Amino acid sequence: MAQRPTMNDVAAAAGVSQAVVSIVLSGSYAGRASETTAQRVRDAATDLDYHPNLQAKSLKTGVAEIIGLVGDEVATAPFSGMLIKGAQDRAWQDDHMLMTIDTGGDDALESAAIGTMLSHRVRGVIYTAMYHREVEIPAAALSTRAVCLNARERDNRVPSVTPDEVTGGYEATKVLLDAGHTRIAMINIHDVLPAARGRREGYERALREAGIDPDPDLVYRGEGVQRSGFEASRHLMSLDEPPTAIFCGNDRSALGAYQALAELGLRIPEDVSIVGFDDQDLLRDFFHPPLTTVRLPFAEMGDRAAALVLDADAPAEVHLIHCPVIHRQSVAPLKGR
Amino acid sequence: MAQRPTMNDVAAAAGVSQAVVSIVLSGSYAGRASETTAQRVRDAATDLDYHPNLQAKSLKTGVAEIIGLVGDEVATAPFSGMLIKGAQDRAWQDDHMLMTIDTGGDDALESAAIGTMLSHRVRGVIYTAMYHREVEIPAAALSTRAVCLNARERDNRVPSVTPDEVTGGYEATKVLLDAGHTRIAMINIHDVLPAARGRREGYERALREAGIDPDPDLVYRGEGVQRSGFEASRHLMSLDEPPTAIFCGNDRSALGAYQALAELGLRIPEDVSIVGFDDQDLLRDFFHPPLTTVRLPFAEMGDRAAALVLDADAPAEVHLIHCPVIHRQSVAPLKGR
DNA sequence: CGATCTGCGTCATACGAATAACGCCAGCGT
DNA sequence: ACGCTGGCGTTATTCGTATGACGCAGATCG
Repeated sequence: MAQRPTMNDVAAAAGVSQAVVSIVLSGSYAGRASETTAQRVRDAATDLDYHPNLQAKSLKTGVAEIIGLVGDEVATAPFSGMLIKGAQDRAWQDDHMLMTIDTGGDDALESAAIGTMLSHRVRGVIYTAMYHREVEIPAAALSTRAVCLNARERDNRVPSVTPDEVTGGYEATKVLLDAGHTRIAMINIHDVLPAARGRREGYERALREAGIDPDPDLVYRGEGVQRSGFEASRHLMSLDEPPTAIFCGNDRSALGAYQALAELGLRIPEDVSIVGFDDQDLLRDFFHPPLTTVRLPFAEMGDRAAALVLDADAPAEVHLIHCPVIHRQSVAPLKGR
Repeated sequence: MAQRPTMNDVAAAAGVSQAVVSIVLSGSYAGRASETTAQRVRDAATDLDYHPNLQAKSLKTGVAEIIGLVGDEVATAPFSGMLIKGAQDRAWQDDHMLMTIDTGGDDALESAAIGTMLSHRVRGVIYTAMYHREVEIPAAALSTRAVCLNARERDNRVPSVTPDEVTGGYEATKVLLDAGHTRIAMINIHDVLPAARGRREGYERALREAGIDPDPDLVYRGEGVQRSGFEASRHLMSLDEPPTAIFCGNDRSALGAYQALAELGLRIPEDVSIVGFDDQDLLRDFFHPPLTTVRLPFAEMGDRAAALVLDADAPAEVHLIHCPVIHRQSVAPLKGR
């Protein structure tokens, strides 16, 4: 673990000045060095196992090639990995590193984290929420490039990246409409969430476009957990005119719906069609038949957020990322048609 | 987004030299500055919203207060979050940052990642596998402090941190023995994995200590998925002398076992006691009754790995982290006793 | 043939913080 | 009155890299 070689060492080995080494290895200033010299320098660098000291580089240039990512529950949320991976891959492609901090929702830790990132002269900070919601971005983060991920910044002072819940809800409902269904229920999740509001808005829009007036009795306000999907389904199927299809606000609710329908002796999709939302990996095995659902595009979102950090000119608007419908086998044409 | 203030700005504002600012803010050299001056400096720093430039600091000191974490599947593995969180929290407590790279198993990317970390002059690198296995650490990583996490380095050139599978298997089996069971089956996972070997070793040791000769017929070699747990259980219960308790090599197998036993009309724990392994959060809801299992201590492992990076004197040995039994309700005393 | 240009390098300096070395002054002992 | 010590600051230098300014030889031009 000896001292790492520096440009001076490389320069000495190649018989040139440090400046040339810098010019050659950084790749800028094309043409300032002859090809033969350049090759000599590169060989020497390889020989010595030279790695540039990025501290020195960014001391000189003013910014580090690092993007910070601050999140509340990076560790615990099941999908956060994809959010991070998307951001990391984009950062990496653009020669940046990602520095992640999980604050666990602790405000003091959060501002400390942002402070540390500023100290590292990060290129910018991605401020991430682990479920789609509205956030207030810490003032400290505004002194660098900041982007909200899976969250909408209250005052639109910075760009935000969120899933396009509305279009997702719209397309999910459209799948059911296209299959001929007209009595389509929705089991929604906690309705204070932007996710819930957006998905419902899309649902209603699709119905109206199809000339169907949304029936409030068909919208159940659940909590996004399995049990509320279960209860909602029992309730919905006991209506005088029960739905023939259900759009579930998330996959967990859908799982509850599957159970309830099974207990009622109803088959999916023959008797009732189901569409979910989230496309949660870990639940996938539990759906028989496999659930048609809408995928939350976490990797794409992370990618976009990182790209926005690097593009200083991007406007401070909300960037919606499309949620594609994943067609599986829980939707069938309406019977008797 | 103006230029960030430097120590010189703070010095000017406080009417002192840059050196004093350094002395005061770094906290070292206690007593070199009077309390009044120190206070003046601190006030000025707060006023200007000064954040030290860590690039400059580590350029001077030689190392950055950063720990690198390289893993193959940071994003996709469900528990990796806790591994990372454990490492991050430890790093953070010791004033370090964690820089994470998910290589997706790509070797080229992996060495590039390590190269970048070396360029950042990280304090050390945590080399992480997303399931417990034996790895060969890239040569590049050896030029800095390296630690293996959830993996055992082949040649023991660096410290490794792994779960104590053997003791875990031992204690899991002991729970069943203590409940009076003597015919205890094991549904193991892929048996090339160190996890599988260790858990089985613990299982057999516990049996022998209790004076029971391990019966090979009671050990089913599955694949760690739900279906093999299902098939294993059906097979085991069809034996002439079926087991009264099953130790499942992981929770997913246990879930399969639950299903199989339910179909056979056997109750848990009254008819058959079950112990799992992993304590996977996301499966928890699916166990009725709740599963007694062994927890993989990911957060502790991450913590330890980070601590080992920071402790340059720690020996290059395997550090086993204890896997505690989580007592829930799938174990009952043997009937008819 | 002197002036200008071009290609290829070198020199010197700056980035921001840490720290060794030094300076100054008050207080104290003798 | 002299030297000494401690307390408190300052000055100057250093880390490794990037880059503006400059140098120099050979080619080109008027």
